[in-house]
Amino acid sequence: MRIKRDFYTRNTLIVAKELLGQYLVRKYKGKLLIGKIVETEAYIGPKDKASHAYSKKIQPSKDKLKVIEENWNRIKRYVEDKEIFIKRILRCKSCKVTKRNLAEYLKGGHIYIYLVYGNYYQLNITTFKEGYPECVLIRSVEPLLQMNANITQIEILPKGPGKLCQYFKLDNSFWGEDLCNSKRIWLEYGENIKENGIIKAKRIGIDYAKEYKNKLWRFYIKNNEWVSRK
DNA sequence: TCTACGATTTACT
DNA sequence: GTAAATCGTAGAA
Repeated sequence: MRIKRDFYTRNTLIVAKELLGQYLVRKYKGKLLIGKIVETEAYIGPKDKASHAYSKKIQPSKDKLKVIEENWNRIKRYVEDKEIFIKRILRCKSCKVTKRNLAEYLKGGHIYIYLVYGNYYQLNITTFKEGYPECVLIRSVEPLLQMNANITQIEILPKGPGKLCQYFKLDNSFWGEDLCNSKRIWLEYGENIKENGIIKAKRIGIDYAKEYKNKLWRFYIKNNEWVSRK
């Protein structure tokens, strides 16, 4: 059964933890690719110095409005209440809004995807309410065997956030996509992972994030071979 | 407009 | 352990 909106619109750390064990489903060329989520990271902007919504400088309200208006057509179908959306963003003085990170502000259950290092996309799922830039990075899934799956076609395995996007054929066209309504990607309720089967760890690749680099906001399933780094 | 760099991966010492 | 690949975006000029 497809995961519903209220799963995503909760506290980001809780969602990051409870995403473990859920099934990521991608419809591609008539076939279903399915993976069990085994590793996640929470990004809680703007206080989080690792978040794309964090900025040392305070962005003027008129600059924020400009970014929102310039990109409104890309997100309008996903925004419930434009007034509240804008009001919350403007109220948050330390939030940064850019063309890239605007999707982070969508309410829980949307995709925030972007390119890093010129090669690799990073799949994030937004969390909490509309107008708050919080999300969960999906770092690894355990591929589930499918009937009709052409094994020889599967060369790249979804271990690590960049390879995961290659495995599921994800790119910028998924930016903003609603997991609660999409016909080509969604999540289904999978396995319930017990608290003592979850490892909390430091996030990967964010050494620039000062004191936030030490937050234990990475979660993974204990003893799972698909986790990217132990 | 121009420059620097990154929520990674891979190859190599 | 270190370094290179690679390019769209953010921030500076």
